[in-house]
Amino acid sequence: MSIVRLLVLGVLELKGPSHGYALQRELQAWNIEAWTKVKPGSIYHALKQLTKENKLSEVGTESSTEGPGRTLYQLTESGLTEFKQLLEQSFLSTEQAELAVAVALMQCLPRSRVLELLQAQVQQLQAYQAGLNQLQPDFTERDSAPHTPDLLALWGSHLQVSQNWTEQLITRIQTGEYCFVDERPKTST
Amino acid sequence: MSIVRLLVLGVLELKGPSHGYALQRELQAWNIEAWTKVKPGSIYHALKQLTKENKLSEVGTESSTEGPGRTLYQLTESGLTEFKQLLEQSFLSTEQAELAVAVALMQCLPRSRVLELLQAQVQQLQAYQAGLNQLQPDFTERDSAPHTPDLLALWGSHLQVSQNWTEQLITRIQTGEYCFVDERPKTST
DNA sequence: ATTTTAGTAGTCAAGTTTGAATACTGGAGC
DNA sequence: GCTCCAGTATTCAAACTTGACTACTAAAAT
Repeated sequence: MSIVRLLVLGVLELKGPSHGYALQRELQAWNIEAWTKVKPGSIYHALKQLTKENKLSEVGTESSTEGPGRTLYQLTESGLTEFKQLLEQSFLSTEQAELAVAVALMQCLPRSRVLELLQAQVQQLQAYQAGLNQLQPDFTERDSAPHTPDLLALWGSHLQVSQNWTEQLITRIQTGEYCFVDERPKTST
Repeated sequence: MSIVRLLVLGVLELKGPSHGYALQRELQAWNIEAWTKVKPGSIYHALKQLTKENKLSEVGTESSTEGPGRTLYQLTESGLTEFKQLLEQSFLSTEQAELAVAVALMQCLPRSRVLELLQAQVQQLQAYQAGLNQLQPDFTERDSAPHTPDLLALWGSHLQVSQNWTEQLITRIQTGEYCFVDERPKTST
């Protein structure tokens, strides 16, 4: 499940029709390179591929005042469905980067759904850590596999960090912080 | 820099000539899936690619008593050079998985070199964290980028965990734990 | 006796990532 | 006026990953 796919769909959902370079800029502004690498080529590939699958449609090739012409893309109906699916999946991913991206885009789901997904993620993290602890005894001899107890300890610490952070995030969401898609449907007047 | 390349070269260095499936089994025994995913296809691709680059050579197709025939591969001179280079690089990588693999294979370098590389890694981690802290002020408003302060905090914690673990590893190496390639050159009698 | 299942060993097409290259514009320096 | 540089916007080949599939053997289940 390519993380770039999710990011491209997510930015298009948040920002509306955009071209490849605009997506790059936006993701740079999010400081995305801190937790995952996103090269220009991957973005353009995702745009082409998603278009081929009718998840996106081209909206003309506007020529701006500066630089060469650029192609705008926008989400289609099925693209929006795909986005929601990928986003839900990412909340349950065991990969740090995917969870981070899911949280970055969480405003696209209703508050209650995000809470459910994050709670499920915490449970997964706990199960995963329990699994690691079960594994430790098998590796107490430092023979066959290289340094596995030390590496398992490192991995366990990372999981613990993720769990603590996610639990704190859940608390903040429960106490009304952040803004979600289903809230304030009528902002005017 | 594919992590699979490094793993394939590393296992061949540690275990001598092996076939694809043996590499899979070995990595499974290391519990590699805990911190990175390695699919069979990637291993076979790496074997083919490295052979094309003369980093490996095929050593006949032995047909074992059980199952179909299998192709043995062994490291060449230039493959060993490649391995050492990739290994040194990985010690300095900003990616968790790469650092973990580097440590798993650290016995292939001399103790003093491993210490140098790990100390450099710690300095990098410190610099990286300093960079993150500088970034925080720019994002105190929750407008443009989604939830960046929270995500930066998560990332920072992960970096801190890595740093602590690496520092403890350095201490253990300094106090004589683990065994390295340059030690006990004469083990017999 | 025969079907199922589990383990061994590997291939392949489709999708994805990477790094380098291209092409065009506007402004800074000479 | 001309060259060089930085920013804008994208393409492409080569390498890599993924998931599903093939094929063969041995032992367990029916």
